[in-house]
Amino acid sequence: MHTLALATDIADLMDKPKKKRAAAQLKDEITAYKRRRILEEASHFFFANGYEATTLDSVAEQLNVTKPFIYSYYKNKGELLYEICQTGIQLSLTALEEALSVEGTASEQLKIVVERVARIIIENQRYVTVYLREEKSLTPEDARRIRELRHAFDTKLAALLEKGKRSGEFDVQHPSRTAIWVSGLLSWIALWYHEGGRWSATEVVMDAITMVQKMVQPAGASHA
Amino acid sequence: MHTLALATDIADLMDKPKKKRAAAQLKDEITAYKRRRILEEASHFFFANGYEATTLDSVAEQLNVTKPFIYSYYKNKGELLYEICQTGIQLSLTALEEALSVEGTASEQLKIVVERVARIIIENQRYVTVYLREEKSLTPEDARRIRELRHAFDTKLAALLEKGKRSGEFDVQHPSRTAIWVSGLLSWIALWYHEGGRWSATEVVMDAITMVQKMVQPAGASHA
DNA sequence: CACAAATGCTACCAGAGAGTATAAACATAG
DNA sequence: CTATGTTTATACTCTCTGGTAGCATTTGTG
Repeated sequence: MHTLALATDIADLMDKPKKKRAAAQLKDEITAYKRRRILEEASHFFFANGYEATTLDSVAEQLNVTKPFIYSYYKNKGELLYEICQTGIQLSLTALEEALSVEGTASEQLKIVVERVARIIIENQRYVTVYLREEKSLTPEDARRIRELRHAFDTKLAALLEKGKRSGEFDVQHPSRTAIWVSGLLSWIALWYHEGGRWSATEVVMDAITMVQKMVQPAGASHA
Repeated sequence: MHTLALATDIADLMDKPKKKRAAAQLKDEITAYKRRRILEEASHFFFANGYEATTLDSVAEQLNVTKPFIYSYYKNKGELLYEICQTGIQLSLTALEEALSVEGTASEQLKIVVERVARIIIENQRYVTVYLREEKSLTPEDARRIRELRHAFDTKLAALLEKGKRSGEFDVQHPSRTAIWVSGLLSWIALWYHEGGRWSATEVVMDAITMVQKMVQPAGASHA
């Protein structure tokens, strides 16, 4: 299917001259770029009109190419959807993991987590929204893989809440359930935020931080 | 279009014998029932597979009727979607208004609001979820009407938060923005709750109450 | 029972869009 | 400049489904 990727493998196996391998690598990069561009435009349409209502002809037209062009980079429409959903949740998960790697108290970490994840969600709203809306259109296998990523997100968040609970910083009676409310609040941003709308991205991010802090705040505490 | 409804009007105008009017009324009720049943089954499919992916043939089959049967009660597929979305938001709005009519302090009212709306959302999950996911599939005119209902919901909720702010019960720096977070938290229930899942409806409702109370709680307060 | 009105179904159409076979255009190498 | 492989477009097919025209059936009425 992916002739270019195959060519690279063969070049590696045969230990061809460096020039050829370099050329193959460049081609791979170009292929990757084309795939990204297709995905980007597709995500615009999926976001605006929904997955089923979007035609690949319209995506192709937007890119000034034709439908068979898309089919030479993705095996079918469903693969496009999967990659978009995957991007949406993976970006959030990566942002969470990076934020968690910053040393600090549970409160400090939580603040960084919410700030970074909220920013990522706003910046990648199309991908996140499509993921939240179109899960039902994924194949069962794809849906399962996406759910695993989502579960990893909720689990890591729950661990942070658990940590804050043990240290006495947070008042949460059930960390894994609270984690779902927090991740829901973050997801909600994608469904509700509108660029150029009544409130700026920064206001929304700051609000999210405040809301989450209050949700886990022990009774009788004031927050910095 | 709606011959039965028309018949009623004519009967009224002509002041026909009571028997006839009663018969016409019964027919209207039957028509209304059929419409409800169609809507109910359609909402199952829209919820499970999405609006675009659902065929009216499959809805008809589920009801043991045929597609033209559906078309004699709804003028097209879009009207079905509109009624489902409308039901989803209208039920929530009505629940909110009824809860607000209960006398009490802002805190007491807010608790009742969250409890009742959360229950309604869980009970009518299909309608609410379809509304949240398929807004983009509505005609512009239908979408506008739905947005108005949503806006009414957020506005009334904001008014309650404003009241609690003035009385000193709530610590919210921007009531109308906070209202959106609260209504988002409630909406999230529809997208996330799963009947027979890990947590019961009652647990979810109680959690929602706790979360909202914390979100508006003044620093230094403990809740009953 | 006969007639009329309401109700539902059979059978169809037209359009759309996912996916593809095949050929043209282009680049690369010798 | 020719040969070879790669990339993209043209031009389809085939299925599916929203919507409808017209026929059949049931129901109520005198």
